[in-house]
Amino acid sequence: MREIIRFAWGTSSLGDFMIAMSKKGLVALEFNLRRAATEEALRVRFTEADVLDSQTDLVNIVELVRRAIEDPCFDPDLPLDLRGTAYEITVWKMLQSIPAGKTTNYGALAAELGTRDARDVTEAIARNPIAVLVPCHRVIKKDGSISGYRWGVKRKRALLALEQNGKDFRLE
DNA sequence: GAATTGTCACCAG
DNA sequence: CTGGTGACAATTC
Repeated sequence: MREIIRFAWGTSSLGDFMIAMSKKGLVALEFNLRRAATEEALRVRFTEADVLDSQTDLVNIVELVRRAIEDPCFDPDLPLDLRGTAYEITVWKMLQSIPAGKTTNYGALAAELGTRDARDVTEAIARNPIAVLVPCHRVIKKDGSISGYRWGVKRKRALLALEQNGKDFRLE
């Protein structure tokens, strides 16, 4: 029985994005300018599945995701269908527990995992298929600089600025 | 900023 | 087991 993957496009202040869902939950959230290439990547990633354009079926999800991108405090509460090695999934779950407006660094995450090398953490984060909802943008280097981001360093800066100028966090 | 080097857990084969 | 591989980190210019 072939699996069904449905996808749809949305727009945000950070650019167009594509979401993809399996039966279980979100499998991808990608920013990309070139839609054809992104859709192709999805088909390659799920060669065993039927990949369908379901723009109309997913409008509600698209809207939830769009709000989550625009407003870091908004929790779309969507199920995520994480696919990866056990290690990657562990890392992604840790990322999700980072509060909005806060940042950490690769070394700290590594320490929490009980490993010594920051780079394995980095690699797992880099494989994160779901932008923003798995907040890989909240992880920066130890000296505070931004090194890389799968969807562009510019986008990472924008996200961080958005969260840190954050509307409703005052306190302190 | 950019280049340079040490280092090591992870994963695929 | 072996080897390639880094969205690192610390150092240097």
